[in-house]
Amino acid sequence: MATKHDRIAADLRAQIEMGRLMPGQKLHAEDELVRLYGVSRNTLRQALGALEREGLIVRKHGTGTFVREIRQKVRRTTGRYQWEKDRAVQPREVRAATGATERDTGLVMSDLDFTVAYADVPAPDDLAVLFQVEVGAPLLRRNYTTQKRGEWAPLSYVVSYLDYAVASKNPDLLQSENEPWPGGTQHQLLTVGIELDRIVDIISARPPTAQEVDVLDLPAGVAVMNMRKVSISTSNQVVEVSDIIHPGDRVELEYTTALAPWTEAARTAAMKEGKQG
Amino acid sequence: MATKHDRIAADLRAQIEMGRLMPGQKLHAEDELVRLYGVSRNTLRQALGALEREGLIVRKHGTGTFVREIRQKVRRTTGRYQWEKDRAVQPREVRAATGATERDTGLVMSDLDFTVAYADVPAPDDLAVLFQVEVGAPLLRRNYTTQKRGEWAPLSYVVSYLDYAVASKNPDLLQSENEPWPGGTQHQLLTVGIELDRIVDIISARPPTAQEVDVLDLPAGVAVMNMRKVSISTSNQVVEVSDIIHPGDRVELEYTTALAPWTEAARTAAMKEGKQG
DNA sequence: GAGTGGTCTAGACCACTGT
DNA sequence: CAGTGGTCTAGACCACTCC
Repeated sequence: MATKHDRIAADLRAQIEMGRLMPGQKLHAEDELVRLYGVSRNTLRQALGALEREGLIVRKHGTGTFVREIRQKVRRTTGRYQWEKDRAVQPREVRAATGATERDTGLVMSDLDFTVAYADVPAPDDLAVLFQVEVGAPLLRRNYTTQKRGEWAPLSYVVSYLDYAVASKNPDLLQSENEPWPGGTQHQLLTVGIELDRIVDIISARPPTAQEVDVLDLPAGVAVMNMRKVSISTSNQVVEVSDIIHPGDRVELEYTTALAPWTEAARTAAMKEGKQG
Repeated sequence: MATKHDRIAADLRAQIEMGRLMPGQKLHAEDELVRLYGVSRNTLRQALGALEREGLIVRKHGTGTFVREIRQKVRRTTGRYQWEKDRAVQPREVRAATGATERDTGLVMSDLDFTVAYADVPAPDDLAVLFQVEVGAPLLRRNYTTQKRGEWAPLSYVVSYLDYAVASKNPDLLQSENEPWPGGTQHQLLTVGIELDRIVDIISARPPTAQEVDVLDLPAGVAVMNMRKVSISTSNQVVEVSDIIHPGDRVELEYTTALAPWTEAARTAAMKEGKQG
């Protein structure tokens, strides 16, 4: 713990946390820091690497090293899904007015850039099981990114899958030109007669892949939350699966679990048992 | 992308993924790999560092470098909270039979080691707001770790806070010797007349702090999920706040959101609008 | 072209682990 | 003690950005 690179990292970390180095501010060049700390370049770079993985600094090749700026934060709440379902049966002008990302971020639509790409892909094992189709059966894959205008990094990266056989009942759903679709996926599903009963989110965290670092412009070593969202229809069929990558440092997920009340009888019986565990 | 360390990392990564190198197996010593790949030690170590941060290998000082073994996986589901609430009003022998961790992992109690530490702490700003007490008012802080017997690393690290004024209504709640308490926190709250109405989880991901790396024995660069769990009583008071650290690579969180049905009127009106977005 | 971070070398010594 | 990974040096050249 008393290695040179640890002490250099601790020194710079302290300067950032105490506001001596402000967000966006450029650090001295590496050669200069080498001179200031009296260490070799490798040792200095070991310290900077640690700070970069902690998300405190950003290094830009050919430009310099900067204290990292806080980016747009997003809170994604449970209520989002019911809100989307309610919106799907609203008149077109209401649906067109605002999307779910705006709801989460508080930004308006003109602040947001939206990109989409559609493709037909054969179902891999895990998705074939969920959709109850054969492995290799066609799925409609849709890649989405949403980002704040002027910010380089998307707020999230989404890959959504629909059963091609289901989606093709409405040919409009096969055309990426129709995006962003007013009312979103739940309205798209409504046009082929599907209503959602529930949505299951499965979440884990991991270091990003090289591709995700690229697309989401993640500082090296920052974590991502990996969400698989499975939408299930009122006839108990999986109708959409989305894999969503959230940058871990700028997204918070909020889930509220309502609990059924105790019966009065159970409660009083339990209380009578006494105060000890 | 065609740097030497990238190619070395890609080569070793492929060997691990193809099973040519098995979990637990020792890699060649660094000096040997330096000879095999014909690069300098720094370059080789840059490649190994990348693999370590991806969670593929573990390096042990003085011993060697090993392909990482898969550890016990945990899935924590929404149903857990209702299950805990139901269990809290069961007779003592039922409550004592099994804990929530066993439910998540499928392990039995004798497989698990449990440690706990209690302390009185003054409320910091954020907790004072939640509990609606003054900053500095006493809280009962409880630190928990649960780990699989024989495994070094805990499955999770939990810090739970109760309002001291509330908890002290039952002096048994102030003694860590009474842990593990049959029926858990929800039964503890029942003994002071509190029933939970709902639980709110807020989740984000980040690189672990140095302390968390130590306590959870995290491989370098693996992410943690940071969960703040807020329990709210039927009288709409925050009665418990827990900060839970989950190793991102071995824990999955599952949340199911049930959606209210559309009214038949809303549904048919929306369908009439046509198939276009 | 000047300035910056990214890669790489060839060597040295230290700290930890197990026999 | 031998074998291993951790730290560190002094220097070189390359790749990218911006003026």
